[in-house]
Amino acid sequence: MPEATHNPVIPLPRGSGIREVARMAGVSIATVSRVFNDAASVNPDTRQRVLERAAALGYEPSSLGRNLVRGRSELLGLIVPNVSFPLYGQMIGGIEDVLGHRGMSILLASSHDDAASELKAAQHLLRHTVDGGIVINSQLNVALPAPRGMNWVHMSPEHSGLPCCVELDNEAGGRLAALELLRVERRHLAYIGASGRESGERERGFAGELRRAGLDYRRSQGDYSELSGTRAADELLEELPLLDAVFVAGDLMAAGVLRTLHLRGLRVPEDVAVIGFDDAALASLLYPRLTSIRQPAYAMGAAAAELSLRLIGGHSAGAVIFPPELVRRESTGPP
Amino acid sequence: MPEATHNPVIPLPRGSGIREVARMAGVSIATVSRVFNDAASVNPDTRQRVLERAAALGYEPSSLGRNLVRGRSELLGLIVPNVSFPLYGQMIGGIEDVLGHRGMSILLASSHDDAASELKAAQHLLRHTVDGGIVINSQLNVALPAPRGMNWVHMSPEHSGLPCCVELDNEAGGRLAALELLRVERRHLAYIGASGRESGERERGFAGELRRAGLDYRRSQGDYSELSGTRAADELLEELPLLDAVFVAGDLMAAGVLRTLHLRGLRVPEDVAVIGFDDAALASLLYPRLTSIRQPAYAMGAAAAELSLRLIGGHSAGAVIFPPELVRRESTGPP
DNA sequence: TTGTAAGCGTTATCAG
DNA sequence: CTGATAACGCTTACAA
Repeated sequence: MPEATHNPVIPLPRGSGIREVARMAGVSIATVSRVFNDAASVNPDTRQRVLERAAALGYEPSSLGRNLVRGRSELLGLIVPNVSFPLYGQMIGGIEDVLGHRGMSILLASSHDDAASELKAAQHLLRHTVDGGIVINSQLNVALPAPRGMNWVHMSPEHSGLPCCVELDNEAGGRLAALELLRVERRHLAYIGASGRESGERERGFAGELRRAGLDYRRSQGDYSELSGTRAADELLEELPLLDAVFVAGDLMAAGVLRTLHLRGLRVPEDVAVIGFDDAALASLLYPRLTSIRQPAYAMGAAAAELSLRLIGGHSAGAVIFPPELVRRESTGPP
Repeated sequence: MPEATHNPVIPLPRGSGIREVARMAGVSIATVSRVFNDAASVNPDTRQRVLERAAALGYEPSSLGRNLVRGRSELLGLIVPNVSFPLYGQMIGGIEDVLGHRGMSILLASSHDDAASELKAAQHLLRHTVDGGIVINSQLNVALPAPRGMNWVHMSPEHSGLPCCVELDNEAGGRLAALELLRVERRHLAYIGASGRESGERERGFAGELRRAGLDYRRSQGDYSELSGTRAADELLEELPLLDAVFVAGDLMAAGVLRTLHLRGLRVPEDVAVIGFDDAALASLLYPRLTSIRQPAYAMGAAAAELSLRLIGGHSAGAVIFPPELVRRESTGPP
């Protein structure tokens, strides 16, 4: 594993600093500082002169010095398994928008869904003295290091119950799926899940609602990949030729299910209704357009950022649980 | 527009610093510093003692102090239109992996494809004294501010010709598409483009290769959205009922084209062959699986990061142009 | 091999 | 309203 190699330390040219501006404007550095912070308590003329000189020199106060003395970095560390996963992208978008309004920025690090990398990423962020942090889908079962009273907000299904976390009510999602399939009057149902707590909770909700309706269901298991979806569907159709509805724990797997059904000449939703989970961008592009249980990723990201800001501000903050939402499309059709 | 509001500045608790470690280990702070940097020229026993005390105190050197004195931040600023766009996610992945090996991190900012936000983002990053920067799809036609000899690397089709940029050879992509459609012996071809230079270059390559084969083609225009793809396809089929091949400037639009063809009862690829562009994750999930011109986003991100590192290291660096690649799938079928 | 001390760019306190 | 000046946490000549 290639260790962080230190480039030969060629210091970058330094820009003109507060001193130079002060000298050019004929004031003390304290005054310049006040101009760029306080707003109040500085003579309009002086302020004007300072701003002019600063602009002429291309001066911008450096956060380095400021952060050093203030003991804050205005940085929020973000650990994400993999930036290219669309749902994570949406979460990051939510985080960023909230942070941007408060003048804070995101320091990004990837964990690649691996505990060791995650820990390394956390330490890296900590060295940059981030004011707070958010971890998406943490793989660690121990708490992340958090010196200086720093706080981590978790966005991971496996970590519900942690002091501060943002999560989806997966069980409610399962219930929504069941209700939709009952609405379109299906009787021979199946669930395609995956390993992990998330899938288990979705199934619990699904099963509960079916039980209330006096129905049973088959189950099969995949790994959230498209391929596993095709296989699970094949498997289910062997066991249960009358199958007329499938609830799938992820949209990618659902894409596989649609493919299998199509290849076998089964029509969706006429013969088999299908519901996915997450409502990724993909869902509305498949044929037929996929009904899905929406996970409000952007809003969840925004909530996590708010939580983190509260913690940074010294307030307390608890867990936030988001309700999922049914997005009805062609794959479950009209009743 | 909500301006960056300053939270009440409650300084975060400071962790134990280098002094405390020095005191506990009975050495000077210089020695502690050497332990965490130099490796060489420090007595093994001393080193051991220092490391022990540091670990006990949970000490990690803060980059703030180090960066201040070294004149480097080990931060690279990244301006991206929108994190949730899958292709950008892949680019970020490439950037991050290269940077991670050199101990540098990404400071993230979004431009939302808007010139004003982009400029703001750049200034924000600059205040954090980033050592270098990468801009994906810049909307600015003037150069971004770059004090202290800082450098921006561009990843934007509109900016080819800029001193440092990474881009795709779009024209070659168009040629690949034409050759593939000729390979499967199509004669009634069409191009669905969009506004912007990118699309124009793709079309130029496409047209050139067709001309060599003595063929002409129809053209229609969309905006990269799925909906515009469905419309463009409808339009083309009205004008040219014999249509047997379409090259589409983006995978999302191609998804729309597939939908239209399907709804009209046309088979892909038997009746009409379709080629998309980008090879987004979506391409292999559509039905039928979409042949596409692959844009190596991860590698392009990695290249941009390398470029930026060279510039930071004081070396020069020019443009890097990536060749696209045909990814053959079901939508163009076997010959 | 180790210590001393001078900064790095900024803010904050305290006088004036 | 403004100016000195002491931090902030760390690196790095230079001396010992």
